[in-house]
Amino acid sequence: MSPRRLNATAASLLGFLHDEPLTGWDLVATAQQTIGDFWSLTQSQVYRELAWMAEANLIEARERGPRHRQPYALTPAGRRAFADWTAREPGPETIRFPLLLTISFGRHVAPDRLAGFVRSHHERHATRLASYEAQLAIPATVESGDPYRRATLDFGIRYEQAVLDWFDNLPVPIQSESATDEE
Amino acid sequence: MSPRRLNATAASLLGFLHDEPLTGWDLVATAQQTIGDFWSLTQSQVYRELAWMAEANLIEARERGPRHRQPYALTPAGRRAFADWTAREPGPETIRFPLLLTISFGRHVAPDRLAGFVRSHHERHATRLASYEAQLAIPATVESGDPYRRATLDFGIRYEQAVLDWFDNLPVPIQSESATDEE
DNA sequence: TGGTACATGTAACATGTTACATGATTAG
DNA sequence: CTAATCATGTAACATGTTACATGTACCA
Repeated sequence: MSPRRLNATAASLLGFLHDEPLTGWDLVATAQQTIGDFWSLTQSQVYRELAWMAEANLIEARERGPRHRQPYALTPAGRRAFADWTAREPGPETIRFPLLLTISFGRHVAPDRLAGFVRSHHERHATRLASYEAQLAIPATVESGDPYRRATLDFGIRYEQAVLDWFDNLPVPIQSESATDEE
Repeated sequence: MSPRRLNATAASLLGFLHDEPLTGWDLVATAQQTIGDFWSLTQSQVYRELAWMAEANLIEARERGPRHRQPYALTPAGRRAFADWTAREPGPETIRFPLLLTISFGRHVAPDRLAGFVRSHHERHATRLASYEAQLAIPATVESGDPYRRATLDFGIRYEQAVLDWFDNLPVPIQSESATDEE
């Protein structure tokens, strides 16, 4: 069951365990907060990876805490596995953007419906951008916080800005609700 | 085996079949060219979806051609299923960006290694941007081609530009010490 | 006639998603 | 006491990835 290579999700969990032992629950929360915007993961996956990493001796279960909490600590082997992972060339990113798919087949979509989709996505991205900028406005995040966090946040801001600019420059048939003929 | 809902990948295949019957092989090529940059799919997935859609009567196998080619044609049910899909709100996009993960854990990564990763990604994105711009330079793509294709291409350009700008403004510990020279 | 590109398909497995079952603790 | 939240875990299934087996036709 063990002969599998460390994947990026598992590696991230090991990364978080460098600071202190954490439970699955904590790891889900931490991961979603810090890397969730460019590396989503679910609770289910986390427990699955933890089980596997424990079996592979990359992490070690500690004493259960209050609410049956199960903390895991990094082992020397886990530390090594993480270091090996950091040395691997990170692969290319993948984007899966359903709205672009719908736009691709735009000639088969009712114009006002398409415009509606664009509007709701616009709103979502504007909200996200605002939240990133708010985080950047907290001095602690920027000054004392590590520059790496700042860098990923900066990526998020540039990305959201690019998406919003794109929305705002979409041609009228896609963007606004000038209803015309249908297919 | 059939009670499953049409997913975005299958829906896209139906979309391509609106123009003419196509084989799995053709669909892979077409899809990778037109939507591959924001909706990747593999040959294996395509054949799997085709088999399922044929069983669900959304498509219909035609006579085999020369090299055992198996064309599929859209059925009325397939056309309806596709139309239903276009009416569904497209979900949020997901980005999975391994380099951001590595940067997140940057304090555990040797600086020159990190800078190397950034450099190779920079190159990859510069190449991609150039290819998008070349496509935009072909008048046929822009003038007579549909505006939807142009819109997705425009997204690609803005995205790549944002990524490159981000790279170029990364702080020194992450980016290479030397410079932000560029082509 | 032999290599290469075309073409279909399957197998095996990894990863991602959704839903649920169960129990512990806290707050009101 | 009861509802909400915390916490762990599993089950079932959908989707994505990689590798392979098989055969066809073209072209040098």
